[in-house]
Amino acid sequence: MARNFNKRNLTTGDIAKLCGVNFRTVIRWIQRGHLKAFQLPGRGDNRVQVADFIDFLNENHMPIPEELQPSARRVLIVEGDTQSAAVMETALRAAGFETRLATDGFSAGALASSFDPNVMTVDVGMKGIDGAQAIRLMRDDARLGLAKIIAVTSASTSKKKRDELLAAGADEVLTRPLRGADLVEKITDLAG
Amino acid sequence: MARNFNKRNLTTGDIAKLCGVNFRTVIRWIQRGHLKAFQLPGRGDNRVQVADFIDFLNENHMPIPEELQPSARRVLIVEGDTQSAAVMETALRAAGFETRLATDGFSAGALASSFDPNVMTVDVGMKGIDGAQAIRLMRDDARLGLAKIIAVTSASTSKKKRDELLAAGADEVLTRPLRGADLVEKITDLAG
DNA sequence: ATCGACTAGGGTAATTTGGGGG
DNA sequence: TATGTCCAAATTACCCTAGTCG
Repeated sequence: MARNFNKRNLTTGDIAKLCGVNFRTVIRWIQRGHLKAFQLPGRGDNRVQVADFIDFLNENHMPIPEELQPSARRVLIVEGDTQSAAVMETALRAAGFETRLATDGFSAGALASSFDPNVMTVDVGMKGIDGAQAIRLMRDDARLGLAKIIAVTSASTSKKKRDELLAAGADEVLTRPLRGADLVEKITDLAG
Repeated sequence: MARNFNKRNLTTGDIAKLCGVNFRTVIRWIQRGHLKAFQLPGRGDNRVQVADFIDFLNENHMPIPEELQPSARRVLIVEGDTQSAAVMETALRAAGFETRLATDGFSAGALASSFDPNVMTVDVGMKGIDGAQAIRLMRDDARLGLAKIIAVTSASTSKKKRDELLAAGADEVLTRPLRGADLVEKITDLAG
């Protein structure tokens, strides 16, 4: 799988790989002023902000490498049970998804905004959170408009309650106990 | 356990995240004298004042992270009581602040991340949210941790509970009923 | 065909950065 | 979490050779 370049800034080596040139060439681009960079104290290692690199690519009509395109495989896990969360994260990461975990409503919102997930799973039994209400909030939040939502319920959840979740905007309702393989399958479907 | 200091000072880990380098590198910058820091008694953990960090960034022509850009006029109001919220918003807007209102934990987190407030007020009695926990989450996030935080409590709140909020990282604890003028004054102070 | 200016890439040594385990 | 230490990988400067273009 392609390497992850979702870092704050890039080294000369990173850019060399991304452009398919020798790292010395990148250093020269910087020295000639073609590529904007800043230097770390000490020896003066070069670092390039991703935005500046994109500018450079555009100015020179160079293609944007795949690795810099945002991944369409980001999953936000909102889950109160640590055990389940670990299982879910492991399974999804093994399947190539990028994941983040939120264990309360506040972090869920913060990550929904900054991580911009393609799929969210929501533990609707989590304390301090009203499942259907949370889903409605996500649906109404413009930032999350396109994310798919999977509600995760306890085994004892009634049919009526499930319909309520679907009505609130969930794309799928899963029941515990969760099996990693099922989860990966559902999410792969939803992520398209 | 709770950290009983505000993010006026940064740890090596904070700076590492802010600069996009390894935390060991930050320790070396300090040891080589590039970055000014002071040491805590005991093991000698490093702490860096925000002002010294800014100096360091300027001296080395490094970019100032978004999170540190000053523009001290955005206030996020996390408030369960609609009446109070209206009063607060009106007063603050009249005083020239830009405001956003969140009435649940999820929206609070989402706005904390996307609105990037300079000051946040938190109704710690709000249902569905653990005030002290939300404050801790803000404080522990290098990206959000520099906002000033005002906890808003009911009149009956005990001294012990208030100390807990301060320990969690609140800069100020206000007690209801709130007066608009007081709020504006406090926030103007904190926003510097 | 040769020259001159410029650019890309290789080799080496010295230094810095990053990762693992205590 | 943060630190000190050890080690491997990455990065730099310097010098060199080869290729391109007018």
